[in-house]
Parts: sequence; C-alpha cells; structure tokens
Amino acid sequence: MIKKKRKTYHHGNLAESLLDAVDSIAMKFGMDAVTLRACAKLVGVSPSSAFRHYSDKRDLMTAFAIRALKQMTTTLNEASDRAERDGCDPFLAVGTAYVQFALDKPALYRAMWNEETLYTGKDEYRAASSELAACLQGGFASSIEDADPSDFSVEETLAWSTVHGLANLLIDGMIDQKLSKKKKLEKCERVLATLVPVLR
Amino acid sequence: MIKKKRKTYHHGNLAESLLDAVDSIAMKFGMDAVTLRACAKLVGVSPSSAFRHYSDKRDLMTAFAIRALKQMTTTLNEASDRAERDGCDPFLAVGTAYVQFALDKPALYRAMWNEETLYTGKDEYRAASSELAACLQGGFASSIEDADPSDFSVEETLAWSTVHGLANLLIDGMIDQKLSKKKKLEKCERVLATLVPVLR
DNA sequence: GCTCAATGCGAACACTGTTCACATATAATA
DNA sequence: TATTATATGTGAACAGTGTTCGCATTGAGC
Repeated sequence: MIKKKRKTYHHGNLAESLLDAVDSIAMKFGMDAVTLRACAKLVGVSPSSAFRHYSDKRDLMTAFAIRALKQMTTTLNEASDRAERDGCDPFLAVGTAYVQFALDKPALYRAMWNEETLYTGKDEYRAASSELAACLQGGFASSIEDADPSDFSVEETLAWSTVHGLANLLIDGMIDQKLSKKKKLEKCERVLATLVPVLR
Repeated sequence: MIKKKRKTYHHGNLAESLLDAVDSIAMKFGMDAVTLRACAKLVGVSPSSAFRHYSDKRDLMTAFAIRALKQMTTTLNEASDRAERDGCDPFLAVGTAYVQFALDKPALYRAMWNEETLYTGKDEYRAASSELAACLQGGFASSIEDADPSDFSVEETLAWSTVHGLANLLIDGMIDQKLSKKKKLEKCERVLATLVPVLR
C-alpha cells in the first residue's frame, strides 16, 4: 500500500500491490486518474511489469472490481448480522449499508459495474457479483435455497433495483445533492422503509 | 450525421455535428471508442477545431449528455401521454419507457450520468436532468406544483431509484442477463407494478 | 471592398496503453 | 553445490490520446 524503494529486484506480490495502488489513486483523485503508469510508479515499478500479472488494463480493473465487490459483500454481511442480533429489519439494514458503502467510497462503487470497461464475463467476477446479490436476497429468503441463484424473483429484483438506483442517483448528485451524508442516509432509510411491507 | 467532404472551408454547424459523431460512434463501438480525434475525422475536420466549440472533451461529453437527457425526456413524455390517453397507470408507463430507453441505447444512457466525467454543475445539465426527473414525478403529482422541484419526496425518490436501478442492473448484465429484451421488459413491468400501490 | 471576429488547420507537446528483446532473480534439477 | 529453467522486472520503442498555439481562411458588417 505504501510507496517505497524496494531492495529486492522482485517485488514479492506486485499483483495485489497494484490493486492497492488503484484503490489509493481512485480514492484520492477519482477513477479517471487511475492510469497504469501512475499505479506502477506508486508501487515503485516499471509500467511494463504490470503486464506480467494482468493481460490488460481492463483486466486489472476487473480484478479491482472483484475485490471491491467482495469488500462490499463483507460490509453487507456485517450489517445483516448486526440487524439480526438487534432484531432490526434485515432488508432495511442491508439496503442502507449498501447505499452507505456507495456514499463512503464512490470511486470504488463506480468501478464495480460498468460492463463496457470490465471483463464481466470472467467467472470470478460473476461469482463475486452473485454473492453480493445474495446479500440482498438473503434479507427475505423466500424459497429455501433457490435452485438458480442468478434467477431473481420480482421482489428480489425490486429490492436490489431500488437500493442500487438510490445509491447511483445519490453519488451522481441527481437527488438531494446538498444534503449531508447523514441526511442522505436518513432519507434512504425512509425510502427503503416504504418498501419493506411490499417485500412479503 | 454523415461523413462527407465538405466544399466550404467552414463547416456550418460543427458543434452539433460533433454531437452526432459522438452519438454514432458510441452507438456502434461503445463509449470507450468515443475519441475526440475519431469524432473530428468522422465529421471531416481537424481534431483541433473541436476546441473552438468545446473547451474540453469533458465539455463535449457534457453537451452530449444534455442532449441525451432531452431525448429521453421526450421519449418519457410521449409514453406519459400515451398512458393518459389509454388510461394506463402513468408511473408504469413512464418507468417502463425509462428502462426501455436504457436497453435500447445503453451507451447513450450510460453517458448521461457519471458525475466524475461530466460537468454536472453546468446550468444546462441541471435543467435537463431536472426535467427528466419531473417526468417521473409527474406520474403521481402529489402536491400542486412543488415549490422546489429539486426536492424529492420519499415516494418520488423511491420511484426514480427503482426505475434507475433496474435500468442500470439490466444494462450491466447483473440481472436476467440471458433474457431477451422483450422478456426483460416484461419483468420490468411486473417489478414496477408491485410498486404502484405504494406510490399513493 | 475592407476590416475583423469567428472558425478551421497543422505541427507540436506530454501522456496513455502496450509490446518486445533483454536483464535479473528465484526454483528445480543434476 | 553448480546449473539450468522459469518467473518476474526493465527500458526503449510504438501508435494513439487530449490539448495548445501560431497561422490560414472565411464570412458578416461597415
């Protein structure tokens, strides 16, 4: 994560360090500033060495997206557990955590989806995104262990869509742009609460 | 819209022709292929001339986004009118049209939002996006002419979020990827129908 | 017909992703 | 341990990108 001159010729774990670099740069300067060369420089390595670990820039970005999806999944699972412990509504908890994640790390959140700039066909990616989706499905586990987890019921689709759209509209400033993050989350809860009775 | 050698030294209306070029390239090859030079070449003009009309590439993309927002608004208004004539639920009609627009022109749709790559602060942009939002608000005009149109009620937010999220998840292949466009729209209707009773 | 602001051009700049022959270090083998 | 083989990092090069700037060309208004 930290830039420093290494003594060994070989870096050790360049692959992941590059992901850290993407993270760091995206966080500070936005997704547009994430350039292969900048990442390499931050890690203290020549630009071309990145290609020993990723076939493409797009491949690197895909790996980054996968990692981001997993991070988000972890966050959502924590929220889910907390809700269960406290007896709160699971969908409300997970949904709010979803939006909060997007608000906290917009660049990260943005990097997760765009099918045009990611190899979303990759098995690893599909797995990671499915697992994330499962967090939202889990809230109101309708049927016992759906046969095909990639098949979403109407309620599941509604739930995910609302949460996803809310997150997107908020980080793109289409809605309540001037509100503080806290106020945004409050509104988020009110919106999602409206949905709770509908979800069985 | 069409590339041809012009006879006059001055192009006539380069500004808009460039927007057409963006549209055409984005349509055929995706947003990533939209390069300033490619647009200039398509229009039959030198790359640098673009800067007489747009301060930036980002400025050009913003103008394009604005145009796209307006196009979508028109589409939604048509759907709204049709619904009123036929006695259908207005939200269902507008919402479905929203998703359909995204499915029909994903590149266009994608270009409309990203705050990181657009000058979303521009007055023209804010106006265009507000007008689009108004289409969804219009469906269930709650209070008589809201004082501040940029202030969304819980129901309005819920409506827009769901539709927006659904569109995004669909075009990014997160949901029902293998379904045909028609099947996707059918599902879309079912999802939005679930929401109708909630919206007042 | 002349002037002048608007518009288009070509060459340059720094920067981007990517490739490839080459250098270096680690692992495997003898 | 000495030697080979494999994995990993390098530097220079390539075409392509957005952008700038001095210069060329034009059309509108006097």
